[in-house]
Order: sequence, then C-alpha cells, then structure tokens
Amino acid sequence: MAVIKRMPRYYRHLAELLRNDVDRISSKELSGKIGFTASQIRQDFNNFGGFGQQGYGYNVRELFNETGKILGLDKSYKTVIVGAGNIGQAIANYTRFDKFGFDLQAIFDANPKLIGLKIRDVEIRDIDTLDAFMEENAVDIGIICVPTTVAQATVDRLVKSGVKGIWNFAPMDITVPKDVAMESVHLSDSLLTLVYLMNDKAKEREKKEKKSTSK
Amino acid sequence: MAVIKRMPRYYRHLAELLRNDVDRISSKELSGKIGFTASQIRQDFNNFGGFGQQGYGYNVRELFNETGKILGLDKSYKTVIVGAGNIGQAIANYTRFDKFGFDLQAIFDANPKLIGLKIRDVEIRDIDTLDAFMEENAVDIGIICVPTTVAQATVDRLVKSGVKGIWNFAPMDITVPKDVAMESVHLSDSLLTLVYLMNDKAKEREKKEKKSTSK
DNA sequence: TAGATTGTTAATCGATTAACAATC
DNA sequence: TAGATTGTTAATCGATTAACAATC
Repeated sequence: MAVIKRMPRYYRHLAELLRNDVDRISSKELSGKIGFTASQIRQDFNNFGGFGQQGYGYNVRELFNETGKILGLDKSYKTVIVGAGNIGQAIANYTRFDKFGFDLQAIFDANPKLIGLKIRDVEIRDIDTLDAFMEENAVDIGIICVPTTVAQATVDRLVKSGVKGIWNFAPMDITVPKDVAMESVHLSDSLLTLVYLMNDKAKEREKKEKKSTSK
Repeated sequence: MAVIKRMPRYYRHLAELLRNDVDRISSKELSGKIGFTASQIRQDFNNFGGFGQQGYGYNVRELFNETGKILGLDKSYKTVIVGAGNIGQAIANYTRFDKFGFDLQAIFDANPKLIGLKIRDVEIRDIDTLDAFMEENAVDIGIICVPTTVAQATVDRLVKSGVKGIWNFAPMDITVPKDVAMESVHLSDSLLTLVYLMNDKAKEREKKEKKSTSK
C-alpha cells in the first residue's frame, strides 16, 4: 500500500521528464528529482517487474508506460458525479482527468435550480433518475460530492448499481463491500494536518530562540 | 507523522460522539467505531499525555478538546486563496472551515473578469496587489489554487511575505523552507490510487472465479 | 473489594535503507 | 574489459499490536 501511494507521484515526474525530452534516467538521478531514495525507487519498480537495465538505468518512456499500466491507465473509466455543489462543480470542470481516460457521463443533484444545467456539455440530472441512469450505463466510478448526511446512502445506491470504485469527498468515513474500491479526499483532515505542522514548527522555532537567548 | 495523520479522524469521530451526547468511551468502543485498534488508540493519545482513566475510559468532551488543542484548533488562522478557478472558488465557498477558526481574508486572481467579484463577502483581488496586501495583513496560511506553471513562484511570494503554512492544490511537488509547513491535496494522485485499487480488486475477483471454475 | 480499562513495556510486523553481486 | 547501475538480499528502522501491571 505504501508503494502504490507513491506510484502516482512517479507517474507525474516521469510525465514531466518525457515532456523535457529526457529519455533515460538512473534511480539516483530520479531520487534527486522526486525525493525518494534511489534504493526505494529500485525496490518499488521491482515489485512490478524489472524495467531497468544494469549499467544504463531506466528508459523514461518505458518506465512511464509501465507505471501507467500498473495504475490502470491503459483503460478508460466512466464516471458520474453525485452532488453538484462547490466540490462537485469543481471536479466536473477539472479537465485534467479527461486526459487520464476518465469519462464523465453525468452529474446528479437534488436542487431543481441546478437540474438541466450543463457543465462542459455534461448535464446535471435529477437525483431521482440516478438508478435508472445507472441501469442503462455501465458506470465504473461514482464521485461522491453530496452532504455528509446522505453520503453513505448515496454510496450504497451506487454500489448496488454495480459501480466498482467510489471517490469520496464527503468528510466522513464511508463503508463499501470489500470488492469495491474506495478512496476519500478529506479536505478538512488535510487542512488540520497543515495546522498541526505549523504549530509544531512554531514550537521548534521557540525552542531555538530560547536556546540562543540563554547562551 | 503516522500518528498526526490519524488525529483529524479522531477529532471528527469525537465531534460526532459529542453531537450524539455520548460522554464517555473506552478505547475498545472507539476502536469499533473508528477502525483503529484499541491498542493503537491508547498509544496515540499517550503520545500527547494521558487523557483517560483506568477502569473508566475517556471523557469524550475532554478528549475532543485535547485533540483540538493538539491539532492547534484553539487558535484561529487567517488565510488567503490564490487562484479563483474551479478549486479556488470551491474552497472559498466551503463554509466548513470557518467553524474550525479559519478566516478567509482575500482571494487573488489574474483574470480581470473575476477581479472585484465577491465570494461569500470576500473580494477577489488583483494578483498584482498580493504583496501589498500581505504586508498590511498578518496572513498565516496561503492556499494555492493557481495553475501548476506558476505554483512554485506563488508559494515563494507568499513565503517571503511571512506565511507559515501552504495548502497546495496544484498537482506538483512544491518546495518550502523548512520552517514553513506544507500540505498538498493531490486530487489526481488520489484518483489514480482509486483506479489502481479497482484493478487490483478486479484481478482478485478473476482469480477467485478461475479457482471456482477449475474445481 | 472486584471489575474494568488505561498507560506502558515488550514482541511483532512491515517498510525503508544499505550493501553488493550480477550484468549490461 | 572497466564503469555504471540495476536487481535483490540482508540489516535497520519505525510503527503497530499484544500483553499485563497499575490503578481508578
């Protein structure tokens, strides 16, 4: 699990190397760029098969492609967003995901003012039509942008409709059957972590100042 | 670090217990609710001092307050958002953070169409006025919602202005001086992780099916 | 006092790093 | 062949879990 959390970061950096026309890289060079140790980089990629060559390093394009395959980016995925509030709209507008092969099929909301509107050619539909829509369309991923109170119920509905992945933005811990994948983006958890780190660093600063004053 | 990543989750669950008028809880009960082992829960809180009582458990309100203090939520924080695109707007509209004590002072953007508009009473200002604004206002946290190309430069500007925390939404690895705290929300990394997990589970399913067919 | 549950130490597990032989 | 760098094994480190004495 620790390994796979690093894969998207490899993918990002390899994409950048590719854009810069770098065509080979050693684990040591990559380490300097990405911040993981060279040893860890070699270890990581070896989990999935040896993509390097002794005395040479790694071919950037090959490593990029393999990393994409490992992540599952050789396929495309149909998605729906449930909840067209702040976050739902932001995700719907975010074009970056299209390039990865994510294909937004529909957006659902309960608010009559939003129903019928389009975000980048994708219609916002009545939440009541969700189950019917899911029956007719093979959707892979459900993106949960609804309020906390209805988040679990929405997930249950989507799972029942055959979705195989849940991307959750509701600030709560969601439960899914064990054959369904789930990833949460807990914005407030991230912000609270930041604040903790800020205070931690502030304490360190104070300590240092005390030391230098007492000397 | 592993511990502090769990603190926001404790905080969230304790807040919920409080809302439900639960006033005491044992590590074992909390374990059932939150998913960490009872042993880990006791270990975690003991890092910050013993908040429990043998034979009784933990007082929910006390534990909630202490967790808040540990996270630094006994103070309030002035923030600015730089970049009023999809994500910037979504964060600006998100009221949840206000309650934690985060106080949005201003939003900055380069787009003349956006400058002058208000999101929840907070004005979108010209990015050119950023440095001047920062000089006059003691801002604690900078929220980076600008395009990747200008993300690092924006961070550098904010850090120079005395910001002590960076909350980064740009899909790249940002560098800050070591006395500044940084937390990134990498949306695409999260989505790629989800896809990996989906494929992993699909493989497991296939294996099982093969097994049951061959039997 | 007896029962419950913490705080804390020790044991285990997993992940990271170091080392080096294999080999391009 | 010599130099470079991987793949892989072994050593280290840190985090989690188990166990239990302390104590409310």
